[in-house]
Amino acid sequence: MEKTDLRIIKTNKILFDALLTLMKEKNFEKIKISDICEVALINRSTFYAHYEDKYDLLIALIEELKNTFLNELKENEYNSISKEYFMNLLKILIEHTDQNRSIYTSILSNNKNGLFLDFIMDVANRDIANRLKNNKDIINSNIPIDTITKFYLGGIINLGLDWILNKDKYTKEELLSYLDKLIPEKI
Amino acid sequence: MEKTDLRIIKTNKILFDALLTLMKEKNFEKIKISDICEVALINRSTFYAHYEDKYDLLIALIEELKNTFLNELKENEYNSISKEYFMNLLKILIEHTDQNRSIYTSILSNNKNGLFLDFIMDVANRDIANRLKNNKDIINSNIPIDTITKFYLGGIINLGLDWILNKDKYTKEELLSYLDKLIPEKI
DNA sequence: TAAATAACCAACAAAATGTATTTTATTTGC
DNA sequence: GCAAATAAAATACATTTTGTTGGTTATTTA
Repeated sequence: MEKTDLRIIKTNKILFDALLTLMKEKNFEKIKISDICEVALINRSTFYAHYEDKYDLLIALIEELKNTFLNELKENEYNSISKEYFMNLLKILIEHTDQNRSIYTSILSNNKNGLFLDFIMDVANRDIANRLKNNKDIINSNIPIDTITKFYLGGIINLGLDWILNKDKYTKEELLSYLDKLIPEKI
Repeated sequence: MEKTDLRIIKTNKILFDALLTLMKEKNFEKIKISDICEVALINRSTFYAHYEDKYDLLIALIEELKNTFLNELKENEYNSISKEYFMNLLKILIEHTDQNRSIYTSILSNNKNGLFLDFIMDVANRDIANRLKNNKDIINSNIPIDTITKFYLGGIINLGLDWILNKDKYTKEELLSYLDKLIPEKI
């Protein structure tokens, strides 16, 4: 893999930063490419050298967040279908979100972007649903595994969103303990 | 309340229809006001007489959907904090969604719009959360009522989304029976 | 049927996008 | 370090889209 030119990395970073800054202020819809360039202090033609439009930039930004998280996950991986494993996974996710709180706040407060929810679902389905397939309690429940996963993930994500957007409502430890109680033992 | 001019009602309706049609085809981001007018067969100046921008139109559209649903709900209302009541509420919601499937498919497939999720949450919080406040089982669980509501609502919505967007995966009766099993008795 | 008013039409200014070309500055690999 | 490569800046421009206005036509209301 060849080394990427420093200038490219740099413009990418400042474009991400600029977009995040602007999303904190206003709805994605209302952000113009020229706004982004103004904040990022780059020429507009440079923007077009990197991305087709602002949507393209947003996708790249979310993709990067996803990779960052997946890497953190890899470092902590261990195999099990127990609830203990499941809760540990959630702990890592919550920790990651907390560390990057300002970023996630920007993205979510602005429009609860569907793309972002897709990202979480994607991660979750890859790392959780697959394991549940081997869980006998779940197989015997007569409800499709996929359906069970979607149900509990929906709940988890919805609580997570609430926690991120309402900073001081409860701590991450509290969030985790609530989830522990709400998620059934058999998962 | 004075009667609204027929022409106003008409333009509103064709604007809603046009937006829904376009959202079926492409992302909201990419839709231009001139596109909407072209499909709706109205002059662009007429659009501006009604709405500030396309976002404004979307908000009005969702607001109308919400009112439609709330009216249907009113007709079926009865008071109780039992799970039976809760399931009946869900049944009405699912029925409503099924009747207006093409509309909801348009809105959701295009970008899982945050505004729309807000609408469901709004409805739910008004009609469900308030009742849960009187439920002793929940009060004794040591988890904030708000948190419990958010958790189960998240699950319900997430399954609902899946059901709407994957038309033939399962019937509404199946959806309802799955939910019945997944939602605990104490709610 | 007359008065009110919504929608149409046409024209235009301003904003924003998207592209192409040349010049300047930085990075890379030797 | 230095030369070659290349990214970013600067500039200019055509095009698209937006947003507004004033006059005309058609529909609705009462």
